[in-house]
Amino acid sequence: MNIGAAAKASGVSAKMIRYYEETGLIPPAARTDAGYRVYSEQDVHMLRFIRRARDLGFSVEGINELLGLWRDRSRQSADVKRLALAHVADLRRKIAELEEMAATLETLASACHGNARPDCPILSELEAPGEDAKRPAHASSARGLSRFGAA
Amino acid sequence: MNIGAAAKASGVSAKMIRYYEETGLIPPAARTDAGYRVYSEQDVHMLRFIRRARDLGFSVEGINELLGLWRDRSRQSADVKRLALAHVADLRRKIAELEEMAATLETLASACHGNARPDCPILSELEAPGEDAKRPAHASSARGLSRFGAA
DNA sequence: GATGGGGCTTACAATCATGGGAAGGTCAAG
DNA sequence: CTTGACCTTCCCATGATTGTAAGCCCCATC
Repeated sequence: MNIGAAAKASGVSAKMIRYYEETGLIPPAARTDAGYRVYSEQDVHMLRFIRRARDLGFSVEGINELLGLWRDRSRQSADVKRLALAHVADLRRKIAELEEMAATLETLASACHGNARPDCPILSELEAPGEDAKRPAHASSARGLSRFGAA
Repeated sequence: MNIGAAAKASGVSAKMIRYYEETGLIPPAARTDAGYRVYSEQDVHMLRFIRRARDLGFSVEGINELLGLWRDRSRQSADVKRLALAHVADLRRKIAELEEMAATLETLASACHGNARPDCPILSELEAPGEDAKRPAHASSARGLSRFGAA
């Protein structure tokens, strides 16, 4: 099977299959005399595994660990579970951050008239966090907000 | 005020301030004879605005729109509100995707014994989605999963 | 006035996962 | 043998951010 067929069968793009090979996530594929990569059903199986893990939000690094356990016949299910639950915790942390953003914005938006006039508590809050929109506002204290890569 | 001081005062790194300038998010700063960028309190104000919007998860593109409205004295609060709520919708969509991942993984993990034996429904599911862990499993039908950049 | 340390400048690379495209070789059908 | 679909490698771009490196500037201290 060529890379295109493997891609279609696994749901992983040919581009990404080459990338995974290059970065060592998967072993180098066998080649034809012409240099074409050749994939077996087993390989497609592995690619589907990867695809599914990606769908569950695992990073390539995390998938690497999962693949290691997958291939390890003497693995302990406790290790798999630990990996999975650590990822769940990551997801929940990210969710909480996004949720906090959404809630903050929603609160601000609900206080915004949303009409033709320019005054808007959303902009006021962005200007001077925590201050009341009514007062002039000339904040300056240094803050230390959480920060995170904006998902 | 030099870029370092502006960075400290606004919470935006000097690196990012230059980047924002380069990409046109903020206008080019004034310069000293030696070429040092100079910032006013007004500039710091704007940088803080940007920082705060980033904290709320707005992309640079979204911040650009917010800044436009912020500077526009004749803006309509309805436009600001629309922008904010659209972003909230984005956040909620992302949250729902992450939540689904977390829930799926949690369900799988709860079915995993987490002991010293190798059998684990998490790996089974990654191998052959939807199939029961007990049966051999030799899936092959092409599926069309949702896919998204893994947040 | 020289020197040193810290801040500033630009430019370039790396990150992470992915897509896009060019230039060129290969394969199978007609 | 030609055509078109496929494959190869290599490079570029994304988005936001950080890191590094070479070189200049400013100020304080000796």
